[in-house]
Amino acid sequence: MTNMIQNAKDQVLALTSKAYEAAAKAGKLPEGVAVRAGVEIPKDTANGDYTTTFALAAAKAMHKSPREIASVLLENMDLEGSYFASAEIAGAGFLNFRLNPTWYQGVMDAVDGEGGAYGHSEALKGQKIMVEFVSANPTGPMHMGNARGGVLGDTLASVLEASGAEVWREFYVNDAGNQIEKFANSLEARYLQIILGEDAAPFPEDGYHGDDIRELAQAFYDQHGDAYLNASKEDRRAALASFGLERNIPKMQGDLKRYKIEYDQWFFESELHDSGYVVETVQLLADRGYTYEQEGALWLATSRILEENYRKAGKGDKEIAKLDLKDDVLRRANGFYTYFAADIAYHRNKFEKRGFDRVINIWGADHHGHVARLKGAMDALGLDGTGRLDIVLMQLVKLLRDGEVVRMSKRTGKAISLTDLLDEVPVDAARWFFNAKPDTQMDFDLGLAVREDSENPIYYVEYAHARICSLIRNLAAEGHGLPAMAQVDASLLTSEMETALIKQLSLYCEELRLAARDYDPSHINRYLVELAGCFHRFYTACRIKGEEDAVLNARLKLADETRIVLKNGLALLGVDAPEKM
RNA sequence: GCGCCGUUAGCUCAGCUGGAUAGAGCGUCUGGCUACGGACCAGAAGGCCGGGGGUUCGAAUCCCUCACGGCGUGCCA
Repeated sequence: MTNMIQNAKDQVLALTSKAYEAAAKAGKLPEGVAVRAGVEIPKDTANGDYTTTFALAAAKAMHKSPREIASVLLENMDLEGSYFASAEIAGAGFLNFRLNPTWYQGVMDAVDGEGGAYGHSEALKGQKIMVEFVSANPTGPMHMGNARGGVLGDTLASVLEASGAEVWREFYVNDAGNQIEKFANSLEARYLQIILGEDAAPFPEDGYHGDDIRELAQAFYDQHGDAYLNASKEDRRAALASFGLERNIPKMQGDLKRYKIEYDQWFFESELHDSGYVVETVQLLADRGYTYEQEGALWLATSRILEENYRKAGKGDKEIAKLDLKDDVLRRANGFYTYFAADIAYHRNKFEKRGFDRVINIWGADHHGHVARLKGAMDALGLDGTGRLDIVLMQLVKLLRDGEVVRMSKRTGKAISLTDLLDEVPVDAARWFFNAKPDTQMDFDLGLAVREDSENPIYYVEYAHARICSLIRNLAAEGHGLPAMAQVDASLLTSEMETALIKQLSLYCEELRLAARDYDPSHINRYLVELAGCFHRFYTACRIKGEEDAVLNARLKLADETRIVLKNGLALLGVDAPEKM
C-alpha cells in the first residue's frame, strides 16, 4: 500500500513545481511554462537519492541555461517538512535531492505495518483478470516450454493479484479436434500392434511416436484385452481416446501440482462443441457479416477485420499491402469446426459469458501468427480484443545436456518431459530459473541446473533469509526479542550499508509495479538477488549482537524487515523461504 | 518474400517514460573473520551496447537501413 518511492518522487515534483511557481511570481523565470520533467533515482548515490530533470526539460521553453534555471529553483525551494535534507545542482542541470531520516523511518514503518502484504498495491483493484497458461495438448507429456509457461503464468497471476486484481488461473484442455483424432489413431495402431504384431498395423505417418502412446495402449490392452479388436473403428478410437485422456489429464494435473501450480479451472474444449457454443459463435460472426463460404468451407474475413484495425491504428495503404493478410477457415469442407473457431468461442466465453475485464494468454512464440487474428475475431464480435486480450509470447526453451541440444518435440518421442525435469531439478530451482523474461530465448542445461552451489542465485537469496532467521533465533535465545516499531529509531541507521538496504526495501513496491506492467515477473528475481546482496553487505559491515540496545534494536528490526520482504518476494515466485539450510 | 522476437563484458543477462563515468551474477586474478551462518564480503582485470545513418542539450534506449540468429507464414493445434 505504501510506496515510499512514489511518495518521494511525487514530493520532488511538488517541491520543484512549487519552487518554479514562486520563482515565476517573483519574475525570475518566465511564467506559465508547462514542463514535462521526470524524477529518477540516480545510479550513483554521489548524485543524490532522487534527481529531477526539470531544469533540463525547461531550458528550451524558458530560453535559459539548465543550470541557471536550476539555480533559481533552488533559491525558491523550501525543504521544510519534506523527506529531503538537501538539494543541489549538479552536472548539466540536474537537481539532486538527499533523503532525511523521516523517509527511512517511513519505509520501515510501512514494512512493519504491512508485513506479508508489504509491496502489494491496489493499482488493479476491481479488475477481473484471467491468466490462461500451459494449456498443453493432453495427448502426451508436457515439455520444457510448458515448464516455462507454467512458471511464467502462475507467477504473473500472483503478481497481478498482489497488484490488487481479482485473478483466475485457467488451463484450456484441447480434448477435441484433430490432435485428439491423431491421438486416437496412434493409440489404435499401437493397440492393434500389441494384438496382431508390429507389422500387422501400419502406424500413421503423422501420429505420435512417443513411448507414452505405447504404454497407454498397453494399459488399455491390459484392461480390455482384445475386446476392441473387432469393434467398429469409431468405437475403438473413441474408447482409446477417452481412456488416454482419462489418464493423461490427471497426470498433468498432478505434475503441475507438484510444480506448485494450481488452477481455478480446467476448461474443456469439448464443452464448447457439445453445448453448441462454437456453432453459435460462428453464427454470430456470420450475422455480423464477417464470414463467407468458399470451396465448401466457411471462412472468417480476417484480412478485412485486421485491415480495419490497422487503418484505425493509423497505418497507410502501403504498410497494409505489405502485411499479406489472409483469411481463416472456421468450418472445414468436411463440416468440422477448426481449432480457431473453437478458440474464438472460448475467448468469447471468457469475455462475454464470464465477464473478465482482461484476458492474458501465455503462448509459445510459435503461435504468434495466431495473435492478431484472435484479437481481430474478438473485435469482430464487439469484444475489444485489441484492447483487452493480451498475449504473452514466450520464446522457446532450448534444452541442453552437457552442452548437447536435446530435442523437445513430442513427435520424436525423445522429449525430456516436465516430469523428468522435476525428477532431476528441485522444484524451487526450476521455478526460479524458468521465471525469466518471456521474450528472450533461454538455454536450460540440465547438468548446470542441478548444481546446488553459488552459481545458482536462488541459494544466495535463500541463504540471506536463513541467515536472518538464525540471527533472530540466536538473539532471542539471549533474551533479545524483536523490538516493536515504537522502540526503533531509524535515524540511527545512517551508514552506507544501512541506508542502501532500506532503500532496497522500498524498491520492492516499484519492482512489483514493473513486473505487473511488463508482464515480466523476473523483475522479482533480480530484485531479490539485489536485496540479498544489500543484506549480506549490511551484515558484514554492521554488527548487531553486542551493540548498545538502541542500535541493536534498529539493526535487528532492519534485518527482520529484510526477512519479511525476502519472504514476500519468494512467496510470489512460489519458492520456499527456508529458515535453515 | 513477409511477419514476430532477439543481438550489451569470456558466459548468462539487467538497464524503468531518452539522462550524469553502460551495471550485476558466474568465470579469471588478488585479498578478508580466535565476533551474530565463509552457501558471505572487499578489490582488480574485462565493453566500437551487431554495423551504418538520423532525431537533440543528451541515444544502449526513439526513427530509418543493413547484417546475423530463432520462430512463424496450413481446411494443424
